[in-house]
Amino acid sequence: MKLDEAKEKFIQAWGVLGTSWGISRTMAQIHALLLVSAEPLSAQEIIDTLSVSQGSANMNLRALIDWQLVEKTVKIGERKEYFAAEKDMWEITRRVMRERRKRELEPILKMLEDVKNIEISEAEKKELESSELIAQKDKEITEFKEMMEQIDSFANRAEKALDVMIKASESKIVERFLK
Amino acid sequence: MKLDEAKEKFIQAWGVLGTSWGISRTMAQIHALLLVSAEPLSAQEIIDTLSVSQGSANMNLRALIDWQLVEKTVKIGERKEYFAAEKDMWEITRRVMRERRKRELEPILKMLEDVKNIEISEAEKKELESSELIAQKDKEITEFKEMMEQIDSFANRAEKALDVMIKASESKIVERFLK
DNA sequence: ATAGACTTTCAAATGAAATTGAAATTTGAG
DNA sequence: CTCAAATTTCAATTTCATTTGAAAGTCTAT
Repeated sequence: MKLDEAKEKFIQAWGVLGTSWGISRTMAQIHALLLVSAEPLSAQEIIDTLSVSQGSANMNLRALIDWQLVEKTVKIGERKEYFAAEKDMWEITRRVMRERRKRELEPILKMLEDVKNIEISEAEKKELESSELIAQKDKEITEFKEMMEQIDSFANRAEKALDVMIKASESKIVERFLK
Repeated sequence: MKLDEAKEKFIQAWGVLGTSWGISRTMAQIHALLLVSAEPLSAQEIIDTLSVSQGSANMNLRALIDWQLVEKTVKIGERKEYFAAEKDMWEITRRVMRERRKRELEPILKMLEDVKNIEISEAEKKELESSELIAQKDKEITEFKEMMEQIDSFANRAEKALDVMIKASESKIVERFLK
């Protein structure tokens, strides 16, 4: 296999993978292209290599910068901006983990807080009429709350565990151990 | 907040979350509905509650069963099938982890194997003409291979780590510790 | 100050993936 | 065995996130 073929293949594969990681195809492809480029690339080079529009290149580059997976650099005496990917897989993973925690775990926790405030109103009790039905409803509510409690406790533990993992992998000692 | 409101809210939220986890909205909503149902539900009940079509209910239920997040049950003397969700968050997480490892990690490893077989052919060397250019290309190839090597090593470690986590969380001792 | 190179924005187009619904098939109770 | 209920299939449709491209906005070298 030739180098360019291999790069092409890698970019395509990374693009497909990205989609199952909540990263759009183009965003992942741009990231892949920058990963296998020795030098930072200009927006135009990315546009030409991947055949995407200016708009898409711009949007996705900004998203990558937002995720801290890509950095803008400048060459002195040039107006053009160049883009380079973070190339350390541990660093990449930490940043993806951080970003996803922020986007996914935090909304769960927020929603659970809301949803745990349930009760039977007096009006409802009247509607149910029999104390047997009220007891039944109470049981349902308890079960629902237990489920929410379980998820909440789980999400909180996951959040803490992620924190520990991120912090640990940042430590020089652990890093040496892992690599 | 009333119970039904809370359930509704939970189902909606779980549906949104699902999409950022590579699970379709409806699939996640069905899963959520089953999570907060005390009793197994029939396909028809799911169709009515979530206002989805038979086809979609069927497809998504089968996907959930495939992920081992939902089980079919039968009531004796009834033709109808009933569906119940696995309700233990640890078990749910393990099954999602297994499924995603299979779908995401394994393809990376496969792709990397392919892509690591690069070389300069004699024909290419002739084209490049100067030995300086050949050396340059060699350097590029080495860098590319190093990047692939890094990802490969990382993915393999991740696979092993996942294995350990899944197996560990299955152990009764660790489970007691975590819960 | 301004020309032109580069970047950003956003409404509309696109396309991949999910959903629908009607028809075909399967199932098990009577 | 029969047949209606339940399930599955799949082509057509819809949905929704992403991409496009043209226009507007910025910047800096001269």
